Amino acid sequence: MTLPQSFYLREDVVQIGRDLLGKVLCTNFGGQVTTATITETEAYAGVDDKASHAFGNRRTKRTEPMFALGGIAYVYLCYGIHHLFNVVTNDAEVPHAVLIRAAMALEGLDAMLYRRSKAEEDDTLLAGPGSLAQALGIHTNHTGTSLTGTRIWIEDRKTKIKASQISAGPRVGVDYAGEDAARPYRFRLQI
DNA sequence: CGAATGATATACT
DNA sequence: GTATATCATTCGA
Repeated sequence: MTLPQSFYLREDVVQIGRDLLGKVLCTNFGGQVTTATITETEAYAGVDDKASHAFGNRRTKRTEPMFALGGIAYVYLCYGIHHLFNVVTNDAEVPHAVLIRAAMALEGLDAMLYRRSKAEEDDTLLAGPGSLAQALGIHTNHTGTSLTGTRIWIEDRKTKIKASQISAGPRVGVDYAGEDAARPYRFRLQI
């Protein structure tokens, strides 16, 4: 089943990040459906988090989707090359989000391989936020897309996750965020 | 290890 | 309006 909007409206963005592990991220663009099990996430706790674009209530045209009501996508082009896919959570005016960093391919493998210019599946297909978004066909013009609609959504397939399979750790690639970079907001699913 | 690459934020004229 | 620094990264040596 598709996760209801209420899933995204809970207050604890870190908990949502943890809950997203094992859920299935689905996209449907141009009739091509691709699905993948989420294996790595990072929480971005809004105004209190230097690593977030919305730190200090910095509100711009780009970050606007994060200030909207939870349950939509926030897609951002990083380093001019990579599309990063985030899930916006919490109430309106609260810029919390969860970055999806990695996943495991399920359906639509051919389309993912084509988008990534690969002949066969390998362990880099969905490794890293930029690669993941590219494989699923997510583009910056999908920012603001509802996650309860028909283009991008997340399903709960009742995959059982044991607590021992989840590991938390410091986030990566956000060294500029100073001490906030060390916060254990990164979650991985052990395979 | 280092270059690529472009939208965006910010500081100017 | 124009200029420039910066970036939640990846890929190829």
